[in-house]
Amino acid sequence: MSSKNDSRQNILSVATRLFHLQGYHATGLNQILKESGAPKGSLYYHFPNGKEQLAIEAVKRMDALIKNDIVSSLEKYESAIEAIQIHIQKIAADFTNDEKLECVPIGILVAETAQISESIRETCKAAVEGWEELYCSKLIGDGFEPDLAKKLGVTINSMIEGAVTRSLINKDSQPLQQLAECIPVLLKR
Amino acid sequence: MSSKNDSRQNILSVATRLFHLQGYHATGLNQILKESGAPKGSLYYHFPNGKEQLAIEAVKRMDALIKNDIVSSLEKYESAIEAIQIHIQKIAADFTNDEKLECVPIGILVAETAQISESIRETCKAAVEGWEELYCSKLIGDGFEPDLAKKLGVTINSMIEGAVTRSLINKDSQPLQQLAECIPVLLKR
DNA sequence: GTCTATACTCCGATAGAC
DNA sequence: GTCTATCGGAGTATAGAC
Repeated sequence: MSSKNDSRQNILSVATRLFHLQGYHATGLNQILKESGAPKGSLYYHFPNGKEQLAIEAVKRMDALIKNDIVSSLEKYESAIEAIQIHIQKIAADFTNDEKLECVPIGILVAETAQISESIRETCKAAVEGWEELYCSKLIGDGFEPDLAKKLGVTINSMIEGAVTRSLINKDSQPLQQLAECIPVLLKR
Repeated sequence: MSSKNDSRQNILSVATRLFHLQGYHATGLNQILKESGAPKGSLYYHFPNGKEQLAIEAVKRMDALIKNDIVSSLEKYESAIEAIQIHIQKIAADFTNDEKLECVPIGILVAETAQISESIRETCKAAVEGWEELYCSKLIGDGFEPDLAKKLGVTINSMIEGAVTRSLINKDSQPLQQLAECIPVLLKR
């Protein structure tokens, strides 16, 4: 049972990193197998539904890690503006670190697979909605109107996703840093 | 010469639409060929560098169309806030229209191909920087500080890209609409 | 439960007839 | 210039030995 879990976890861990770095279609099962050292039969034993199941479980894994990051950033500062700004700066700092996951992969994965897998899309939707809820709650706790806070929660998440993608285009975290600098202007009342 | 152009343009037009809808890896040359009615040899005659060249020219095509949309939206209103808000509402309205292109595909294409093609990345970078410049100029023309306007130009573009991706996750333009509603709050001075 | 060998499809790309 | 036939390899998935 422990070896079963080890093997499974190992495959999933490698798959999560590769889907995040390269996207869904660019990541082949053979590459996952090669990097994890597992044989092909093992992958299909642990993930009978193949690549799609692997992607879904990878998204859930990313969700847990990212949610954790958001919570830990937001609880560090009372002011919502300050907390969100620091959160984005942290993402910028982690930008070049392959071990850290940020919210891009989710959007990219959906864009890539929207036409072939409803279940991947739904898994991603649930994850993203959870993050938005966290931003929303923080804003409400800091005195924002609930209605506006809800829209802003969605928008803040979009901003971050867009800025990470934009940083990817530049191969540089500057767009993320610029977003962080804009936050006090954007959210001031 | 006219037939040469027709065939070339036809292939490029189909490729542009498919790359936009499905991304780079999900779009096969065979699908492009099938939908355009052209034979494979014809594709390699017009685009000797194959898929990569096709993607680069498709991005340039998207760039021209999108730039045109941005200019035409922004020149309709004197107020930068109003103009940008209307622009985003237009993107939301076009969201379900396959014939209209918005800025998502650029970010997705880069994310998908970042590790395999520097030239696709550079082409996308040039395109996005042009759009940001348009937003920036509009803001400066409306009295924003040049330094802030530059950061906001980048950020506005990221917001839109993120919101289109988010709308893709929802299969619904609501996130884009919510972004549009937030614009007056976000950009007010 | 673990692993190997292999099936089958589709990919991007090329060669060469016309 | 246009089109067909085909290559070599990579893709996902499966069958079955151990």
